Amino acid sequence: MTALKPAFPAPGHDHDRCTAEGIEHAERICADRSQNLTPIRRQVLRALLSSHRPLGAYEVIDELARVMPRPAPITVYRALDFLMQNGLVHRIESRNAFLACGREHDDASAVAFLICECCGSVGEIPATAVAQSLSDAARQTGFTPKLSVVEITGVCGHCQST
Amino acid sequence: MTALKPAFPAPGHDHDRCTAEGIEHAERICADRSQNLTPIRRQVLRALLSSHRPLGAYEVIDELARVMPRPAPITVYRALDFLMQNGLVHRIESRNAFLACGREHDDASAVAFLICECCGSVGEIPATAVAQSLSDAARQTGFTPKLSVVEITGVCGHCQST
DNA sequence: CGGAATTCATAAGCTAGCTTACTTTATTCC
DNA sequence: GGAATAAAGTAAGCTAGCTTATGAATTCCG
Repeated sequence: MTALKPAFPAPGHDHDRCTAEGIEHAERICADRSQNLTPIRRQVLRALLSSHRPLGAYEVIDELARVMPRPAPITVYRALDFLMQNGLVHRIESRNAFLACGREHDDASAVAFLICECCGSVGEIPATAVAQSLSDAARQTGFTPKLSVVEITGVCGHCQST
Repeated sequence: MTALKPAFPAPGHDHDRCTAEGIEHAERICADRSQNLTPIRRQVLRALLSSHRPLGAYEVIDELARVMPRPAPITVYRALDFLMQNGLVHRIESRNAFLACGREHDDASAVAFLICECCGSVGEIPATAVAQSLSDAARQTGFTPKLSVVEITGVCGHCQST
């Protein structure tokens, strides 16, 4: 097996640890921006982090329901909005779902999502160059790009070797 | 104004004509494949062609309702499936909507969609090179890509000059 | 203290995307 | 003619994504 770039979480990795790190990271970001990472927002983020795959809003609700009184949809949507605004969560358009953001890339850089149709997990790869060339091509048609959605479905390395 | 690549339909173009061409094209494709372009399928395609923007399934139903007894959802979903299978219609994932396929590109080539958030129209640009480089990057992580979704929202040339 | 802003709870509802299940109607082809 | 296939009609329903509206709790801050 060749060395793989670590876009995907290894199957046996320490889940709790990386969840905890995600939360810590969020704390820092919010502190920096003097934003309020409230318990609910933290719970929603935790649910996304510990699943390591995109969750629909109702899946998030189901997760939260396991550790607290079942929240109303509006509650998690508000939390998700907050998390997205602060770059802690991505929306996966092709799934109407939400994914805790990998922390390897900085805010501005474009990302492409690799969605494994086998295990459902999602990797992120930097797509800055690609986004640039797409953006250039788009501009040549007179189009001014704002938001790019680059989502690739396929089969991840872990599932292939199984 | 600089010359623009014709990714978007010009605002004042002959709508009926390009719709008719789209239908003709579909007839040919279906004939070649000995597929059956039935009246309903044709109507659905016509609705998409003449709107020049992605329509949700229910919008298609509304369109059809203007020229025939209102079809049930299942009816248009069946027609849409057929049209997609024959490469006549794209699905815009980020919108849960459907778009009559531009006929400039061949089947295999990848396409990026430019979605104007102002007028709602959609342009297509070839994204073969981009898709290739994305695909390569993905493979380096051990991921085997199958289907790429590249959808860019922004503002089209026509809306900008207004 | 008192007003403003933030955050969340509660309740209710809408819509649209999509499906299941079953029947009816051509059409084809032997 | 009669079986087999393809296409469409009919009916019903589910779910999940997302919103509107309103009021309570908390905190901030002057």
